[in-house]
Amino acid sequence: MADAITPRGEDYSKWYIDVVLTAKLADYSPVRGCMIIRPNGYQLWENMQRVLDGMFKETGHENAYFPLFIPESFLAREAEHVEGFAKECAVVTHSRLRVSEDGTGLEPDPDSRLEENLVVRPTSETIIWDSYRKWIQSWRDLPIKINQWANVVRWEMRTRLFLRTMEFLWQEGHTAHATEQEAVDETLLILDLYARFVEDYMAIPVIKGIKTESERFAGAVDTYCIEALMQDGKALQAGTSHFLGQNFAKAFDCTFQNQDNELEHVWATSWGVSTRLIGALVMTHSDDHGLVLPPRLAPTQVVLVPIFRKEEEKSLVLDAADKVRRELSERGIAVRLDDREGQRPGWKFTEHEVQGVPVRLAIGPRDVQNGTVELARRDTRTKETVAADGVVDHVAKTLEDIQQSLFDRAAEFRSEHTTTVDSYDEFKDTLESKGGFVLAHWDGTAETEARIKNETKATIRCLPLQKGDEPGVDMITGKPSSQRVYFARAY
RNA sequence: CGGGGUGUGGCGCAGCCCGGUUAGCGCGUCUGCUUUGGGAGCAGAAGGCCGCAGGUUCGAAUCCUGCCACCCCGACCA
Repeated sequence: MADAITPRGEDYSKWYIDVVLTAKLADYSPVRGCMIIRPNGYQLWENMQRVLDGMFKETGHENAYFPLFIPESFLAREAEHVEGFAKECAVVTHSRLRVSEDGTGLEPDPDSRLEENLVVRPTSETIIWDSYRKWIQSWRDLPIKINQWANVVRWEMRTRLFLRTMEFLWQEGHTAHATEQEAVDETLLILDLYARFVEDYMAIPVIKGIKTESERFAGAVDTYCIEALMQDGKALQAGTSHFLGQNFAKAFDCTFQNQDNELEHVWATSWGVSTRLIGALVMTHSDDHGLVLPPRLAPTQVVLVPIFRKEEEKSLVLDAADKVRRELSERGIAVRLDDREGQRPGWKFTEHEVQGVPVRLAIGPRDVQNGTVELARRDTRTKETVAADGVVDHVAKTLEDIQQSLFDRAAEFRSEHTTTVDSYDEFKDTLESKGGFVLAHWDGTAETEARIKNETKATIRCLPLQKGDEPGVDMITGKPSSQRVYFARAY
C-alpha cells in the first residue's frame, strides 16, 4: 500500500492521524494548531449540520449570526466566564499593517492601535447577551431561541486534528426564558436531542450526565453532557448543554417585566457541538484499513466500480453499472459511479476503503454475463455476489444493517470497557489494564476529585442522569455517596 | 514557559562525526508501451539558493557563531 496506516495496536495517536490524513478529511495548515478541512471532511460536517439544523428548527429554534469580534470589556463582565476563557483568547489590537522600518516585512502600524481591543470569540455568550438586553423588555418577548453556526478560536497549547484545534467550527445555541423551569427544560431537551443525533446518526452510544463543579462551563449553573468512549479506552465529551441560570442576565443587566408586573432577570441556556464530533466518529468506528463511516452521514453511501479489460467490455459494463446507479439514486441513496479512467479497480477499492464508503459494488464482464453484482461492506470487509435484479433492496437493507451494527459494536465495546469498582486499588488497576469508564462512588468533594486526577489522570466524566444505583461510600475517603459516577481518562 | 529533537526536490529520508568532482534513495509527478476482479510492470524524463545570516578554509549540506521555524514530552483545555 502506498500510504500505510499505522495499526491501532502499535500507536493509537499515529493511527488516528493516519486515518484522518489518508481519508482526506483534513490537512495541516501553515498556522500551528489550525487545520484545513478538506472536501471529504467538510461534506461530512455538512451532513451533520443538515440533520442537526433540522432538529433545532423542529424544536422551535432560529438561526442568526453574531460577530466574530467581541469587545474585550464584554468578556470581563461575567466573573467565572472571564476566568475560564481569558487564558485562551486571541486579541486584535491593531487595524492595519505597514512596511517595517528595515523594509523586509510587515508590522502593525502603531497609529492604528484600537481604542478597545477586540477578542476573537471563544464562545458568544457575552456578545449575544448584550443584544438580548436590548431585545427583551416584557415576558411577551420570551422565549428567544437562537442558534448560530460559526467558527470560534481558543488558543490551545496542544492540538490534534478535529479533537482540539485553535479554530474550530460548531453550532452554539443561546436561549432566553422567563422561568427557571423553562430554561432547565430547554437544557435537557437539547441534551436529549444531542444524544439522539449522536446515537442515531453517528452510531456512537453516549452517556448522558451532569458535570462536576470543576468540569463545568465557565459561567454555568449546571453543565450537562454526553460522553462517548473511544477505541483506546479514553472518554470524549461529545456535546454540552448548559443551564446558565441568571448569571449572564445579571452580568448584562438583562431583565423583563413578568405577568405580575415585576422586574426579573432572564433565565438562560447555551449549548454546542463542534467539528470535534468528526474526531469522535473516526475514533469510534474506524479500523486499521482506514475510515469507517456510518451510512446515515456518509457523503457517498455506495460506490460503483466498473471492471473491464477490452474496449468492447467497457460499454457493456458501464451500461450495466449506470443502470444500477440510476436505480439506487432513484431510491434516494447517495451513489457514485467511479468511472475514472487511469485508476485501476484495485486502486479504487483501496481508495474508497480508506475513505470509509460504506458499500462498494463492483461490476465486471462476468457479472454482466451472470446478471450479478459484487457487494462489499466496509464495516466487516466481507463480499458477496448478489443478483442485479434485487440489488437496490439489498443495498438499502445492507446500509441499514451497517448503521445498526456500527452502533451495536460500539455499544458492546463500551459495556466491555465499563467497570464497576469499590476500592481505589481496583480503580487504578482497571485504568491501567483496560481503561474505559470506571463507575465508582465519590464523596462529592472537589478535593477527592482533584486527588484522583493527580494520581491517576482520570477525571469524573459525569454524574449519570440515569440513576438506579445504590448508595455507598467513597472508595478513598469512606464518606457517603448517593450514586456511582463515571470516571475515565479523557481527551 | 521548562526538557529533548529536527530543518536537504511535492512528501518521507540518507549523506554531516572524518570538508573535496555532477548532493543520493524511496514515494509521488510527467512520457511511452504492456496492463486492469484488492493501491501494476518495464523503459525514459522533469524537479534542489542543503532553514536564514555571518565566519573558518584553496574549497562548506558537512566545521564554528548567531538567528528563525517546526516537531515531540510536560503545565492549560470543547
